[in-house]
Amino acid sequence: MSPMPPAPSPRPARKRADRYHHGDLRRALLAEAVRTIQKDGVEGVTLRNIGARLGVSRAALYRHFTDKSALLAAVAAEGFRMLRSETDAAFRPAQTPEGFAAMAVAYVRFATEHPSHYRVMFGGYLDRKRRDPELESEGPAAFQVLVDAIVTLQKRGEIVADHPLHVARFVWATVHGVAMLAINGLLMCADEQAVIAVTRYAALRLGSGVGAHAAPAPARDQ
Amino acid sequence: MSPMPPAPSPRPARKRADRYHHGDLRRALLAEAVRTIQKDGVEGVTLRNIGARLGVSRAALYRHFTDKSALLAAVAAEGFRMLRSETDAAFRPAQTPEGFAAMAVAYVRFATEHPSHYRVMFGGYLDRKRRDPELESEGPAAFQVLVDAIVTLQKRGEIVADHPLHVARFVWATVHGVAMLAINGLLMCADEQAVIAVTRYAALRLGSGVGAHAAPAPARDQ
DNA sequence: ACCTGAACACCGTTCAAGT
DNA sequence: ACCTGAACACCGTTCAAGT
Repeated sequence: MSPMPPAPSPRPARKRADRYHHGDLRRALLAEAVRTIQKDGVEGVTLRNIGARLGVSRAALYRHFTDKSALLAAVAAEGFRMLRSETDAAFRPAQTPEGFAAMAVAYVRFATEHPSHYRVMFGGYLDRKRRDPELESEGPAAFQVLVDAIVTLQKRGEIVADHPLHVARFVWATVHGVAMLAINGLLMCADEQAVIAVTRYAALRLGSGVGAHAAPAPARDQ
Repeated sequence: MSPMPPAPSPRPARKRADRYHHGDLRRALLAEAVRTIQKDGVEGVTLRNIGARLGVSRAALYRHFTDKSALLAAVAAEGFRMLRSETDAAFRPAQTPEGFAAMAVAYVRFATEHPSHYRVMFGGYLDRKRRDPELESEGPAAFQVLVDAIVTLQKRGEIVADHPLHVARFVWATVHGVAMLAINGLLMCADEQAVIAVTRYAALRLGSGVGAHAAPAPARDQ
């Protein structure tokens, strides 16, 4: 039930106190990467830095990840799992327009509470050509939560009957825009509470934009 | 009238064929930086790369910019001037809700046609602490075009009477979200024409979201 | 099976020196 | 006034070698 599945190969914890530094260096590298981004930004993540902080050499990472960008991809994949879990938890109980607004708030809240993850997920640090399989399934899965919510509300006649994918892209763009501007400090908001206020206003206007009373899009805009 | 003001110190072109490589190395560095981002991304911009392409040493930049990030800040400032010019040109003629939609399309079109500039402007490459004066005036100036358009439409009763700054942040977040997702290839759009279609749908839904018929926000969401 | 240490080809920045 | 060349402290990655 936890959004974080166990490590792919759950080696048993090391049985005797050998000289190797970690029982699960892979997990430690991942956690240290997130910590470092929080402190120094993504550019602060260097193999030397995180290696030193964990007491291993700068080359130790290559036993657990193919390279540095695979480490970042793992951070992003973890982020997509968390994001999916939190947006789903916000909408699932009520499955109403109010739940939809709650999902929007949950989305932005995830970004502001986990800016390190969000920046790696959407900051352009990932090679889209790399085709990391974990990332290619987790990203669309997170988006699917939004599409599903829209389809559910459409069935109940509580949202405009445009193509669900179009509605989803529009709503996603808005919450993504608020999230990105917020964590880059461009929203001129004093604190996270102010960001939530902006998000709730955005959710309100999304509601009047895609609510059931809105006129369906003409064919050319479908 | 051009969005690009002349170089700060318009030295006359070099009079005799001396051994120094450029009459206006500053401008050449800026143009080469943009070209390089287009080809290899921001991480492809290295002083060695662009120096070599211009036939100067890697340290030559320091005669014209305080450091590398000042070069990127200049790219961003140029981008904000172009963005302001193009969004203003889209709204100013009609000053109607249709003109507002045209401004949204112009915004996204700028991002997709100048992804190098847009990425530097909003990709998190700029030190916000650096307080580049050119950037600190050009950025807000571009945002002001949006606020002004909203105030104009509110005066004519063609847009909801919420606080203009709140409406502006909401609209900005949406077009910024579309722009960012588009240039990062996350919108699953085949070509730029498809991106424009997504943008026109978003503009339509922004219209039904903030149109004059929309109920004003309750006080707590102001 | 997991990690190290040295080597390699990069990077931004500084600075004395050149013209 | 403008630029170079060498030096410095970094960076990711590879690979033979260690245990």
